[in-house]
Amino acid sequence: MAPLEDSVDRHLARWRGKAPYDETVEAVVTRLQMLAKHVANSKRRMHAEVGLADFEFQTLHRLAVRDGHRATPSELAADLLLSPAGMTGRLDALEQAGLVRRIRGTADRRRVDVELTEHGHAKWLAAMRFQDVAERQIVGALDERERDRVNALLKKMLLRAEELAAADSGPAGTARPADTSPGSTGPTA
Amino acid sequence: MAPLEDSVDRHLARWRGKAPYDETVEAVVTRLQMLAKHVANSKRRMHAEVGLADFEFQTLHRLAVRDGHRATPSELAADLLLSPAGMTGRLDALEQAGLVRRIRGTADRRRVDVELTEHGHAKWLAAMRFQDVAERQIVGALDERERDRVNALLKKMLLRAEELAAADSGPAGTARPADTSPGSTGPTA
DNA sequence: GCAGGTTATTTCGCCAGCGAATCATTCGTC
DNA sequence: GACGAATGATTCGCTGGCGAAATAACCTGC
Repeated sequence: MAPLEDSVDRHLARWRGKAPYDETVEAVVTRLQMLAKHVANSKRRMHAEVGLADFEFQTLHRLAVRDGHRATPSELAADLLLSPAGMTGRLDALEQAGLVRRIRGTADRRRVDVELTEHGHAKWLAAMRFQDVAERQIVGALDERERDRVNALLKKMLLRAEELAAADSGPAGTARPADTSPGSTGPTA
Repeated sequence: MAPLEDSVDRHLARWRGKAPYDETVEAVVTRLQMLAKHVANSKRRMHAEVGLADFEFQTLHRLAVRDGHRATPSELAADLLLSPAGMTGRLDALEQAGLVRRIRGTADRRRVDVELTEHGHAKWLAAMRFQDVAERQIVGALDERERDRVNALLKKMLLRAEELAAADSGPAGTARPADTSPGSTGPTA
């Protein structure tokens, strides 16, 4: 049977021998990134069908899932791995579109609660059906068993990643390449 | 067993029951996206150590791997899942920084060959060591066996995704949400 | 040898997101 | 009860990337 190469196989074939690094690791990471991009593109097209930008849907989704359909900007930003500034931007857009409502906190007036509007919830539901299609198209390449396996493996990595992310908010740089001076040949400009 | 939940577990726990869609599929996709983001962040910090933006490194990387360290913008754009416009932008930046050189094709003068400069190649090599660290940090959560397994599974999905991407350049929309009933939880294959 | 279509790259206008600084409010401590 | 540090959100300037249109060169067929 034909080898059935994906673009990463081709990439690695070219790469082989040109630099002394672990091919398998590169393969995992590259596939991760490519897949994420494909998924994003796929979803984008689907969400467009109900007139939602990708970032809008994502935000609605995280909101819809929470009790009372509300959360604070910080919580959402954390969920979505987004900067505070980015979050404000998204909320501005969503509020403008009437999909979301901002409610200044009463007890602590620094806080803001973001709440899904009826319209927002409806749009989210509508978009869900399309999102489902997009996701199934790609994940559909795996059977139930394989999905479970890939989930377990991805989770393992994600746990590590989240651990690292949490840690690096603390102490300063721990990880550096082994050694050898990378030719700090100064400003090579 | 030990809970050891990642953020996606928590997300799904909230989600459960709020909408009638396949949890496993959502899990796979969400983890993919989160991981990709973590990886990107991680790499960004590493590449910054040698003064490269993420997009610069990626481009150099794809170039360095090719014979003669050259390729056309279109090829690179395809490799990187980038729009033509985006590619031009990247190349402008890289050329300006002296990491890359544009060479107008002689036979076909529409074409442009992009070539790594010495400086570009050096920077790439330097950055590789850091990239390696970033990748290992996360993929390091898996042992050799698991890496192979995850690679195989990701490849399966990526093949599907690339197939779909190639297809959709052709005929107009084929995929739409089946109906209002998303319940086909049966074995798909 | 030129009209019309195709292919490769670039230009243009736009926008989501980031980092850093800012504003508003609360908390801690004396 | 007032001062400074901490916290949550927002504003500001900038930039990478996209989509669509423009540009430039090639390739027919006649």
